[in-house]
Amino acid sequence: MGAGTKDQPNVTPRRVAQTRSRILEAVITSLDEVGYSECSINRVQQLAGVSRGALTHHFPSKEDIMVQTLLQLLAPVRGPASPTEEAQLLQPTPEMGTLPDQLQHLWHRVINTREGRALMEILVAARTDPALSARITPALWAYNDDFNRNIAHLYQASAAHAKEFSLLWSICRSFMRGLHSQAAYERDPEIITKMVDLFGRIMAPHLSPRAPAEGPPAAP
Amino acid sequence: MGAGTKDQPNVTPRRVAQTRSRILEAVITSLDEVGYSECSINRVQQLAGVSRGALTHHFPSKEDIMVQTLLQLLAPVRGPASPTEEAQLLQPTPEMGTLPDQLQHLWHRVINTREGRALMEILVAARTDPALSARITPALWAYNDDFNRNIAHLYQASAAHAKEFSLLWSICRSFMRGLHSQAAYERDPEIITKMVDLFGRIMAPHLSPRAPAEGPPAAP
DNA sequence: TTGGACAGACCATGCGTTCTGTTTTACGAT
DNA sequence: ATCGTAAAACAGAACGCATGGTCTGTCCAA
Repeated sequence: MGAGTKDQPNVTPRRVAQTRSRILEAVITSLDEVGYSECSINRVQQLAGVSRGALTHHFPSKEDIMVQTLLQLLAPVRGPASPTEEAQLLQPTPEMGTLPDQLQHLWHRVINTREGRALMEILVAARTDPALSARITPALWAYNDDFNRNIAHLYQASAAHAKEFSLLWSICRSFMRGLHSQAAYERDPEIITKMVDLFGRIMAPHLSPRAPAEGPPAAP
Repeated sequence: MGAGTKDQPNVTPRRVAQTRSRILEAVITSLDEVGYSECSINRVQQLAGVSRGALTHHFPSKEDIMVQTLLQLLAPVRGPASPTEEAQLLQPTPEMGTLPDQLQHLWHRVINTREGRALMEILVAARTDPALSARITPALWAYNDDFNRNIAHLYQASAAHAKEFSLLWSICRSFMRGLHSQAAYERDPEIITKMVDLFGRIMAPHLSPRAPAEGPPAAP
């Protein structure tokens, strides 16, 4: 497993990052599978396979755990810090497809995933937790700004709603978020897909994809 | 069931109903203000001003509390059992107004209320609680059916989406649900109102109000 | 006298936090 | 190169406390 034969200056940072990552992954899995109220420190520790000391060393309080988890969940969509993952999420497939296709992609690959559901658990929990809310609000604002800026490279509003572009995408995201609590109780899972499709067709006239000029988002 | 002629034979049933109501109200308030994970039995008991014995007598387990609270929250929108409250919720004001107005009404008076937020807390919590989920799913299905049936008296889909009427309203409800987790973190609260308005204007061409013929919903 | 409505004490369990150790790494002085 | 030492990384026990559930007891109407 030894990485560098000559120098391994990052063997410890790597190990540290791995421990942190294992913990955060366990938090995400727990949030998704048992929800916020059952996402206890004991459960996370056991699932991550780390000791209590390691956990409290990296995250002194439960609030820290949730804040850092949220930051990790928000990171892929944020700025071009990690172009690889961003490409998977917002930079759509080579053929961009219509808006309904794009929304289906967003729902199945981004929103309705372990990470997406975990994010929702934190958002809902933070609504009634002032301390947590205060700590995550700046990150959420920055996330919104980044999302709007990135998505503006790919879509544009119709002439009728020129100045309401970000509002249109906020509506899309709200719809997707609400789908979370709907999907769990729908008789026929196919209905969710149909809802996304119909919603996409309704929104399509107001939100058209940009001509695929060469990409300014990738370069810098 | 009429009141007693002389004495008060229903003084006890009234007292019982009052105790139950005080408990459920306390649950709703707690869910709204501190969320599901902090909605403990002790808190509810203290807020309702009842003893522990009374609480466990009416609701043997915490799961029972949540199930009964959900049923209470769903009751007003369901069948014509209580036409008074239904009138406030779905039977819009004498002048029905446009769809954006109707959605604003729904958001401000139904969804974004103590009861609406409490309902969301239960829905989110039940997603990861199989026992709770199993007990509330039938009620949620019936609620959906009742809602669709009642709203069909007031609106109709455009010709293009004739058979997708209930799907259209499901989209509306999903959007509203998602607004919950958006409203808590929006910089400018006015944006929520703008989102509802724009969404209403986008949906309006596909969901037109029916001509106000005399009402079949009132008479059974 | 019975059973429903309520009152309040009691209990085992799991919670989040804090604390004291032990191992590993980093790094400047030698 | 080697050593010494401080800090980081990790391990695990212990603590105080709130939780949900249970259990016995009291009141009152039927």
